[in-house]
Amino acid sequence: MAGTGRPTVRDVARHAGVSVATVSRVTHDDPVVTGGTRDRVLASMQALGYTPSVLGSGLAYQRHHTLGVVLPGLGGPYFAALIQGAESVAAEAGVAVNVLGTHLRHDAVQAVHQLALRTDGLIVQGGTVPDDLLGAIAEKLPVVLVAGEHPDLVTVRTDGRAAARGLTAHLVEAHGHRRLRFVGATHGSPDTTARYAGFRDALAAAGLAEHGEPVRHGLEARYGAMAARQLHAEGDLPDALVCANDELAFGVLATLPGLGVAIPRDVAIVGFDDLDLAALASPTLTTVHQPVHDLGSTAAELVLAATRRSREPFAPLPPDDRVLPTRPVLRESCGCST
Amino acid sequence: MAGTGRPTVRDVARHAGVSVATVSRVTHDDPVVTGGTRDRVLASMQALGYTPSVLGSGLAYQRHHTLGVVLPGLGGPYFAALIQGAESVAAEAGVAVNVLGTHLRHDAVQAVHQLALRTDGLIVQGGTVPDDLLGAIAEKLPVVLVAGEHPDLVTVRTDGRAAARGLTAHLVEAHGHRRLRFVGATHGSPDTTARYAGFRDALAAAGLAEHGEPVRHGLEARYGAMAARQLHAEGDLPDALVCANDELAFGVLATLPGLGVAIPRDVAIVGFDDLDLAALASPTLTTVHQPVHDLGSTAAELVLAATRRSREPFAPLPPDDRVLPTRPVLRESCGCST
DNA sequence: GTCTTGCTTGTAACCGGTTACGTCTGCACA
DNA sequence: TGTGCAGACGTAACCGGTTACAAGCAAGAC
Repeated sequence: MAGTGRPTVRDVARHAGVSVATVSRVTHDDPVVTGGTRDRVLASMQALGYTPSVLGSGLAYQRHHTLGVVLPGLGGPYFAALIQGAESVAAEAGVAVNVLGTHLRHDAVQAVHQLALRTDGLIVQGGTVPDDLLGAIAEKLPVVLVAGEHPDLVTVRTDGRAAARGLTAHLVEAHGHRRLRFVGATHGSPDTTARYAGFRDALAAAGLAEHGEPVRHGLEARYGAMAARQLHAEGDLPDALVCANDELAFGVLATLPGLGVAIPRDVAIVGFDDLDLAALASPTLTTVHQPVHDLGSTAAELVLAATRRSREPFAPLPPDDRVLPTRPVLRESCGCST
Repeated sequence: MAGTGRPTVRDVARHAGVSVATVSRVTHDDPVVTGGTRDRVLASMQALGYTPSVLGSGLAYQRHHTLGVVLPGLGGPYFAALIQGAESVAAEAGVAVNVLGTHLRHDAVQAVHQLALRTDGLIVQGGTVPDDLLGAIAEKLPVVLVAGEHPDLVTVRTDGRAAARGLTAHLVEAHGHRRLRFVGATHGSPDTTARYAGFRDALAAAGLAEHGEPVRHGLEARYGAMAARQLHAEGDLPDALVCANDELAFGVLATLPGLGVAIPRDVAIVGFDDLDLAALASPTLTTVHQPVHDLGSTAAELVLAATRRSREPFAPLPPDDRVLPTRPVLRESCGCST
């Protein structure tokens, strides 16, 4: 009985005078269904307004048609681009994307477990999930780690260390800066940890010492503003600030000039990520271009490819490490082309 | 048989020597199950590592245990706060949140339809979904509109028009500004449309005309930077800029000083939303505090309450309009307490 | 005319929970 | 001892698709 709800396969089958198997075959474009029958079924679907139930097919296929993405937070253009990259691939495959921001949750570990129960695969940003939990989950379903390193997993990342080394060297060699300071968390996020390491590499190579401990607050714009205020209050401004990401750099850019510090005249600034705003702020921001969108889409492709595999007992993905290229973008904030 | 996959109710039932019904009752804390049996079942669950399948219970309950959120984009702290608000309520109810950014998708309408098929209810940001589509979806499942108006739906919003009127009046009355210009899209987003209307209200009340057309680019930080560059290039700076939101204001703040324009000395700036960064940037940003988190949590509560209702044929939610309070926050960027 | 062969279509079991209804047990009471 | 009743638990149907296998049928080979 069509009852009160949506039509089901059986309704369509009855209406078209065929069996449910045939209806199912038509929805899957199975070529064995002959022209006449096929048209009749399609007409019935149209007439009844039939759409396959996600719930029903999910059970039958043992698949959620959902991809999980675990990020520290939801704010910020970096994550927006990452999600967009993942979603563009997922949409293609008729898969929904479920995002989890762990920093928003007091019960992050529980939340990740929950997410794992309702998705077919996970994309995890480095630093959001403890390694052991990550390993345990990877036993059960495909996991790809983004912007992080792990010997037993599939990882998609950039070589942040080398890029940061190069950019820092530019400040030293091209602009003669000798007192450099790092802004941004240096642990927790493998991504920024690598950048900090590259920063130190370059200083060591030039025989310089850090001009003070890294200014550690967080990785969002507002922490850049806090860092700027702290530096200004301390009174001992370095020649250049190397920010862990562009967001922090923007926070600095929206604060220091208001406090009477000119950029790059009094202090040079560089960021990391090359967000859209980097080319528009004033001064324009020197940074490292990262293929964030591609990071997301590549990760999604790897996960989805794995979910498509046979229905046999799940086997963890063989480890793999994909390193996507970066490119330094020299603009005004470091002192170039002012 | 236990086969290769996860244990099912039948596995637990066999292991505990009871029926599947009893197992199901135990997972639901049904008090009719007696102590001894109950303990035995719990022990078996523990022993087998049983977790109910989301797929199976979803089918039986006809529920996805998922809440959909439709936003224009994913970037930006405003949406992050909104999602966080919704997620905090959803997590409580064991419901996942599925976010869709329509501006990222060329096939937004299709995507919304898809989302509606896999969620139990929808939270929709005003301006993202055409009114007729919204109405059609509301016939099928609970929908709450956030930051928008609609006579037939449940809406959760703030009175942006009144707030913008008040803030604009402050610029005119307290600081004597007479040449004011609006920055931000004035259509598409009902939210910013209302703010623009309030801006005009205040000017009209003061007998002033707008100092030029609104600078329309978009609603993200980078468009604020573009607006700043455009204004600077035009050379005819107004006394004050009223930005449609804080993000735009930050874009301006990260650009104008670098171009030699002091804030608020040369031009005053106000925003809207009171993001975290507003109190930290320099100058600190005068804005309107909005309970964005509450907007999200309230919307989620309304949707979830509706999904919990009987399994009888779905009836659209009765229209309702919830207006949450706002509060002006006067800081340095308008010229106050400099 | 019978037997293959090959193609289209149908039957029914299954995915993993949920739950209406029925059964069984034990106890109180007549 | 028989009857009624309530509480604890089991049976089996169902949610809406999918699919292995079987069945039906027509055309071609002999």
